Amino acid sequence: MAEPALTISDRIQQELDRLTRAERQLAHSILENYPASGLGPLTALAKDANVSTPTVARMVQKLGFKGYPEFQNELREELKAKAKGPIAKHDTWAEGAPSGHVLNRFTDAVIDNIRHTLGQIEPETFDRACALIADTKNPLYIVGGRITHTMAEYLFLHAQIIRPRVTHIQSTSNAWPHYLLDVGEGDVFVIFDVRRYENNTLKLAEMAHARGAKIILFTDQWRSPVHGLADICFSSRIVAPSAWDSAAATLLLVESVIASMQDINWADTKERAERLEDMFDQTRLFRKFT
Amino acid sequence: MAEPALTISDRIQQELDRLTRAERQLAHSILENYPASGLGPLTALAKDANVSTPTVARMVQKLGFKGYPEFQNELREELKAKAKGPIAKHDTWAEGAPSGHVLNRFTDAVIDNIRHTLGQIEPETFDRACALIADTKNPLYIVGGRITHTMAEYLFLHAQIIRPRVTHIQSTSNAWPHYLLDVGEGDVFVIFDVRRYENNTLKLAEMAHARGAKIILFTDQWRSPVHGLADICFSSRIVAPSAWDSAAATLLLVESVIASMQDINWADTKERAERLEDMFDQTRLFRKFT
DNA sequence: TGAATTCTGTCAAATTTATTACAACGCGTT
DNA sequence: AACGCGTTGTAATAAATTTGACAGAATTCA
Repeated sequence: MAEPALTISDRIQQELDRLTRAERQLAHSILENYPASGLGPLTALAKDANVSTPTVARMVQKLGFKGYPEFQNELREELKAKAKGPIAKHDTWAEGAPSGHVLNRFTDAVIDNIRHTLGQIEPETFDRACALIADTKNPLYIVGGRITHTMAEYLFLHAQIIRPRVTHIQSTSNAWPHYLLDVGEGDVFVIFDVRRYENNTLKLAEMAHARGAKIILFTDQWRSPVHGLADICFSSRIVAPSAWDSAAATLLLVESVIASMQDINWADTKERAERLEDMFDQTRLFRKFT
Repeated sequence: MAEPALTISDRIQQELDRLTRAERQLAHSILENYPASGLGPLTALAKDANVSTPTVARMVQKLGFKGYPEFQNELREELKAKAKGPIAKHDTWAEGAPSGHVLNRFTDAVIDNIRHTLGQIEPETFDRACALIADTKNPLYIVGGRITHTMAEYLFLHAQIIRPRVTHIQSTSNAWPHYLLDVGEGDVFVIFDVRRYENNTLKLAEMAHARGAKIILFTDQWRSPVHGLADICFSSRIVAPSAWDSAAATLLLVESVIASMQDINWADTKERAERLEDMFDQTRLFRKFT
């Protein structure tokens, strides 16, 4: 199918002169709130424009569609494309690679995941989560599973610099019950659990919940069973053109949380980070600048 | 008419827990291209989501609408309202958050990083790297530093499923010299080293290089000193509105590499993944399918 | 394991929606 | 003023969509 570069709106405006009185009346009504009105039933559109139903049918045929349903179909396609946003436009990301190349396909998917993920997050919820995580009054536990362990650790490594009293628990280890000994009312758990939800993680969450801990969950669009116990739940899209899932959107969230934590605790963070630098200097772990 | 402050999208997400399997499947399909898919005929929507038409009818009633047409009506109203509002630009990612919100600022930065990173990659180089990494003739070593250790592990966890003879080395551990004992001509090293380049990592790279190993380096835009020894070097942009860097673009590359490896070794991978599944089943580590 | 409950799909009826046929109307021309 | 042409609306028909009833499947709980 040869996709016309012109939107329906364009086409209507182009034809405007060739249209008859009633049709023009209708055309203006369609453009009035485009594309919403065109997506309703033909009958409603006709009434809105004060023309008869056959007028509508005739006009869409004049515009080159087989019938009203086909017209609507194209409107919906247009809407779908628009929703993808200017970013996801058939841009090829890695220049010089065919658009079917893994890199381009994967990047498309990731951008799409990010868009969906962010679209579903309420900023207030996000801020609330960050405040909880940043609050040094409560001990913070970070929990990851087999794969998500990496995300958990990423968060842990940074959280550790920003605030004291952070613990990283790997739910696949069988040592985790020990960590729960000291957990009490008001402790905060950040739990990662995505597809192939892990029984261990669920059990851990249940116990933490039972002890009165607050749970912040990072999961996927299908939601880990832990979400029933969670106070706050973030679900990222993870679909990818691969046998495995993509953690990119989750990572983006985690990094945003880190940035936000740092803002909240800036005074502390700065001082802690400097102390850390000093210690690194003493261990000669890193290269001197440049 | 009492306009509900909640969009249908919100409502669906809110109800998500109370919905049944088929309904959730449907809900996700609606959210997938929202609102376009919800504006088509019920029949098409059902087919898209792989559920029966009555399931659709039932769900919209569960959401509080008298019937599908009423549901569509509200979707159109929503669309109309949105079109009226300040130009429907996609410059805010988390809708409802001011564009200065961390989430939006961070996401902007990450998308930008991705674009820059991908723009600098030559597909041939990428393919060559994947071929090397996927080639089971050579042992594969994956090396990460203090923070990048997480990226390394992410790659390792997947590579381990796709092919045999993969080793994960943490350069910050002092046990790494042991791993180098068996390294010889043709072995492949994937090394992660980003800002605050680590001396250990450089030393490790030097030794591996001296023994004739091939080095594939993932670094940042300023390039780790290891790049002088590397056969292939990928540099990701890592700037973020935060005191720390963003690993998102790097993760994207890593995931693309995984996807590509999997394509190259598909026959093997499939069989290995199945064996892994079996073992998981036996350990009852994961929940049975939803 | 088996019974009860809930969920889900097939099918058919009912309703709505789109299309066609045709008659009436307006408008310009002779 | 009357004819002819193109336009428009009414009404009937045809097609599709939506909804409801029922039975089979899946799940839960004892």
